Amino acid sequence: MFTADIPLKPPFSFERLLYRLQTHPDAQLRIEPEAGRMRRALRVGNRSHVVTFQFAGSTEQPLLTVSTEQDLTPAQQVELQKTVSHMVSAGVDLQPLYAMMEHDKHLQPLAAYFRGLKYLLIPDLFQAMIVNIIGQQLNLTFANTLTVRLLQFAGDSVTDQTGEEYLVFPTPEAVARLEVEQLRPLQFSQRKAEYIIDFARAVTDGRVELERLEQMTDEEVIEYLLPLRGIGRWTIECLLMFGLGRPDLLPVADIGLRNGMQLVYGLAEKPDQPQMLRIGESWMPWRSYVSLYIWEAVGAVRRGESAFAEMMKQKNPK
DNA sequence: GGCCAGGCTAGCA
DNA sequence: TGCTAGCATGGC
Repeated sequence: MFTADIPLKPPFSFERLLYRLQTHPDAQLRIEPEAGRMRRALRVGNRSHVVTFQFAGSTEQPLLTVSTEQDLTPAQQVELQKTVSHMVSAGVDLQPLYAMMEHDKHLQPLAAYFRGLKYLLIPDLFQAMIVNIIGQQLNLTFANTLTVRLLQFAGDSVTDQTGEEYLVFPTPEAVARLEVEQLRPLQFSQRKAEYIIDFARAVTDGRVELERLEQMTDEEVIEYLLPLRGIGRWTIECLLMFGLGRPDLLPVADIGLRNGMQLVYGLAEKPDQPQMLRIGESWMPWRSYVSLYIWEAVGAVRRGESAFAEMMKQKNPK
C-alpha cells in the first residue's frame, strides 16, 4: 500500500471535471462521484497498478490523495506522484486565465460557471495520439466505442483486490503487431486502421521518439509529426493539449470549437479559420484553456443546463 | 432519410 | 499551390 497527497493549485473543481467526464467517457476510468473518487490503471515502473484518486475539500481548497494497493519503491513513488500531478494539471495556476477572461464579456460567464475546471491529461503519449487519430471526423460517442474495442482487442487489464478489472491501453508493440484486417471488423475504416498501425510501427522501429516531444516547442512537435501519414495539424494540436498539457493551442480545424465560438460570441455564422485565429489572439497564452471552456459551454447547452443558459443571457443580452 | 461528427489524404487543376 | 471528393459509420 502506498498513499500520498498531491498538492493542487486552487481553484480546482472535481465536480466540473466529473461533468466533463460524463460527456467524455473514458473506459479506463472508474468514477464514483458521490465518494469523490476515481480509479484507473497506471503504468508505474514496468507494470500496471490500479491507482485511486481521492478528492476532498473544495474548489478553493482542493485536496487530492493518491493510493495504490501494492507497495512501491521510492523511485516508483516519485514517478507515480509526478504522473498524477501531470494528469490533473496540478501545478497550473488558473488565476491569470480568469484575469484575462474577465476582460472579455463573452468569456466572463464561462469563467464563472466552469471555475476550477482543468484538463485531465492522458498520461501516455502513444495512447493520446491513437485516441486522437480515432477521433478524427467522428462524433465523440462513436470514437469512444472504437477506442473501447481497441482496448479490449489489443490491450491488457489488471484486477484489483476486490476483483474489479481495469483496462490497460495496448502498447505500441501490441498495436504494431496488428494487421488492418483485424481492425476492420471492429468498424475501423480502412484508412483509420492503417494510420493507427503505421503510427505504432513508427514508434516501435524508432522513426518516432515520443520521449523527445517533452523537450520540444509546440511548433517543433508539429513539424516533427506532420510528415506521418494520417496525422494532420489538428491531431498534433490535440496531442499537445490532451497529452502534453500545453496551454496555448487553438485547433481552428476543430468543428466543435468552431460551433462553440459561434455560440459563445453570438456570431450569425460559423467563424472561418482566420476569424477564429483573430478572436483567439486575445486569449494568448491560454488558448488551450479557453478552447476547453468553450467545448464545455457547448456541452452544457447540449445537456440543457439552464443555469448556464441563464448566465449567458445575463452577460450577453440580445 | 439526410446532414453532421472535436479531419486527412490523394488526385486533380 | 490550392481546392475538393471520398472516406466510413454512428447519432440525431
